[in-house]
Amino acid sequence: MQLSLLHGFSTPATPVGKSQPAPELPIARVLLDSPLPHLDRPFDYLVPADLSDAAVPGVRVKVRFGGQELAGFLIERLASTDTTARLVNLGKVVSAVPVLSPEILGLAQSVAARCAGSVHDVLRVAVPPRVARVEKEFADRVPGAGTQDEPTAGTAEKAEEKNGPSDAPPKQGQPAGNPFRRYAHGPRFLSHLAAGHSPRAVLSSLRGYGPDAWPREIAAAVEATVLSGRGAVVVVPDQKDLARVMDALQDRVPADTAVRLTGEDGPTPRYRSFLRLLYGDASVAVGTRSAAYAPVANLGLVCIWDDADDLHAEQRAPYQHARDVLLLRAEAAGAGMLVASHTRSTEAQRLIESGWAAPLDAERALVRASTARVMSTADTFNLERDPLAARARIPHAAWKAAQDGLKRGPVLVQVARTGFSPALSCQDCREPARCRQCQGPLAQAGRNSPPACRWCARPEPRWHCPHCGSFRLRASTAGAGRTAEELGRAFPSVTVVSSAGDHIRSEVPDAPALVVATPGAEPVAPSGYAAALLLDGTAMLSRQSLRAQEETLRRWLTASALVRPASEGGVVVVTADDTATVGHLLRWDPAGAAERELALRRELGLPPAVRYAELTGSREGLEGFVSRLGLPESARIVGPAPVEESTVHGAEAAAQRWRTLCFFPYSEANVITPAMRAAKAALSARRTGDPVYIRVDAPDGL
DNA sequence: AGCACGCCGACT
DNA sequence: GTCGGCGTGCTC
Repeated sequence: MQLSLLHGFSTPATPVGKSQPAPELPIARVLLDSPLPHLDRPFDYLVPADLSDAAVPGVRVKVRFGGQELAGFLIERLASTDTTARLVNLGKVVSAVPVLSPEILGLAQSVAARCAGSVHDVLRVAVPPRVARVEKEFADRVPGAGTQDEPTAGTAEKAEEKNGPSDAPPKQGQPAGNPFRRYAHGPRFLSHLAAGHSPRAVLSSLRGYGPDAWPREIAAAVEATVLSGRGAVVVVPDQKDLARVMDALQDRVPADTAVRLTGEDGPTPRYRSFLRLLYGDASVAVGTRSAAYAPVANLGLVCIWDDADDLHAEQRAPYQHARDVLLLRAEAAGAGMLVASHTRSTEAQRLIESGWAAPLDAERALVRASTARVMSTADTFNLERDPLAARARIPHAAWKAAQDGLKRGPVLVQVARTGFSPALSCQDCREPARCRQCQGPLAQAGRNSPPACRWCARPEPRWHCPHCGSFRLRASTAGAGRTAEELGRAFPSVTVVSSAGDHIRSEVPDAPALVVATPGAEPVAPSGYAAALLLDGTAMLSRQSLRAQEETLRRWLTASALVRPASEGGVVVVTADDTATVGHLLRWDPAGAAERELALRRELGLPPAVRYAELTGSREGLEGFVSRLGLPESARIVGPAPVEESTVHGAEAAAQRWRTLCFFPYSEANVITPAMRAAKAALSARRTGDPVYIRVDAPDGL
């Protein structure tokens, strides 16, 4: 009650009725900061004369809407409005900084349309929260007036002073020449960029460590772009990769040209980097997925590292993928694009086959010379002949490779991610639960799936403990940890390093050590690993996912790229039974794997040969929703089918959720996804409960 | 989330 | 005949 009283007094009788509208362009078009889908469109307001100068497109504003004061972005000034509604005055301009450029607004709108989501949800990711103190550092500056066009040495110096001295360490080591020389058409890609053109390419990177590592390749492409007087955006999956790219850029572009842009740095540094780009003090943005929207003017190149990494997909609606955001941005801005990875995603393969991007691949001979020797071994082994191997619970060939490798340097052991398939042990005596057939560790793929062997995949539904006779299993948290422990026992005098989950190591010394890591958490050894053991292949391959093979090959190639080439004794041992995927690793053939995979998807009418949307909600809700869409003949509806409650959206887990899949050709997408968006807005306006959640092109949905 | 407008029941 | 219940729908 007191609150409402206070509120009543704090908003004095508005003098707006009396104030004159601005003489020029008196209408302001505003995007509201509201999560409601049916409000996700511009609303017009009257600009009072005293706000006219500050009310420029892109600024944050406050407006009265319905009952309350809402934040929003002013996106346009207009001479007249086409609404019949009685216009209300713009409340206030929150900050003079035009944080939402027309380019990024357009991008957010395209992304929202593509994902059948709201512009608001995209903008929440694209424009970082305001930090007023940081804005003061840029007082009296004009956006975009930074370095290139005008001689603004004075202001630049001032900014330098305020930001403190550059903490860039002096250049060390020598830039490794042109890292693109190893790829057919690679040098031409760089020279086109440097000449101000906008080539598009998919690069199959060969090396993950040392002077020829992929961060140097990305840095070279950025350098070429900067030489042409243009800016660049680089998106990487995580902090570890971000640090590596920033490091590689130090040798390639002038100090302070590039900024880190990631939410994990916290609001203040993030907003400062954002403003440095906006004001033109920096022209290269490197960051995690939200950096795809970085306000880099005069964009020459967008670049994504390892686009198949699931970290590139936004976790919240509309679940947009950094690769797709960058594709839309490159198209709209006329920028070049570089999709680089040790593997090749089926999406990247599609870009190549459609002629949109060119492949940059090394010649076979060079591939063989640059990569490790890969051996495969069946996922089972003979316990009796192999007591030591049994103790480490790894096949003999792998054990042997580790033993040899440890004489020459660190040895990487890749194990399945914890939680992805948690190992099981006896609830009562805590002994690890083992397969009766091969003694492999038992694991559960999901909460309700029966235990199965992680090596031979044999299900063990009626397990009982051979030690104490108990029938009760417990999920143990130790994936990498346990393996590290076991390996430590098998190699008693060797240092064991573990890198997974919350204790990720980015680097290990060149000294002999066993480095146990989960996929994506592999530390880099400066001179490469002497050997790598890729365990748990069968578990990864038997995952219930359309992408199991693609994803497994990606993890294998990424780990193998950290191993020295065969000529320097580098060895990779993979334990799995799948012949096709193992074959692509043995031949180091990501292109062939992607070709094969995309051909298969095309045959089956599955993504990414087609696009698709995943609709979840109540059964009735879905039926009504789909019937309202007016789908063309070419769209294929599958379901609805009940879904497991593994990913609960709301608190009420009681209601059974259903899922409908809708597959449609690329050519119809620009009709179908906006229709879905409109249907969701209509549904939300009527407030009939029963929401339908839309997820377009989810990488892990099938 | 609030506020208007709208169509039914109780009261002046 | 008018005041007011709160039940749908819109909010520049």
